[in-house]
Amino acid sequence: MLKKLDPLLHSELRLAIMSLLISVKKAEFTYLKEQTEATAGNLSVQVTKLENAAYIIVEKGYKGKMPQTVCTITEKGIEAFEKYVKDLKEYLKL
Amino acid sequence: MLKKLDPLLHSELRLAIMSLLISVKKAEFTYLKEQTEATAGNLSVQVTKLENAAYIIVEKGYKGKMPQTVCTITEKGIEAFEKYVKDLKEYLKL
DNA sequence: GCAATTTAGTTTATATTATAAACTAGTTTG
DNA sequence: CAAACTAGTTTATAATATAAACTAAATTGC
Repeated sequence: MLKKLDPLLHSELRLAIMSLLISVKKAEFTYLKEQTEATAGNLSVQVTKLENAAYIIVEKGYKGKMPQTVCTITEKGIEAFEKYVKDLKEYLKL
Repeated sequence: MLKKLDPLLHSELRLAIMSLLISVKKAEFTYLKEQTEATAGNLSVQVTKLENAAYIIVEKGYKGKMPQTVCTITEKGIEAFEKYVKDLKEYLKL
């Protein structure tokens, strides 16, 4: 009856990350940390999970001399997010 | 920035239970089990959590000679569900 | 110029949560 | 009356989320 919700997206922090990336497409790790108010450790773990699912691409570089991690949403990530929203609407009767 | 999602509702099975009860107000345990396709054990645990939060009322009686558990959504449960939907819309940009 | 603090993360350990398996108690059926 | 089924609950395990501890380099204050 009800569609199975993508467990990778049905997590508060990962959903917040993906939601931000749906808007901005690309964001720094530090920006995501500020916006989500998550701890760096938690964010790091969840970003890695999204990366492993190929929902986002994670690039490590430098901003001046400081390390900088940039996350970019992929086409697969966008599709997964859209499907999640669609599935969730069934639950919420939206 | 983003509102904290009610962790009691941000669970696939509990959300399904509440979604069903939003529609029908009152339902038998067995009906919920059929509709959600959950195992009885899992359903029992999640129903109890919703009951402890006073989101639903659980009444145990008999249907003929067989035990029958009936779940009814409370006003508090309805409000919590509506708030959850509202909060979630922020995440999903709905 | 070097100790203390800050930035930007990762790794690992712990707490929480979800799920399934095992169990109880009574019922129906061949 | 034994076997299988119904309607659940309790308990054990697996999965997940979160925080604490750590690494490594940069910046700041004295």
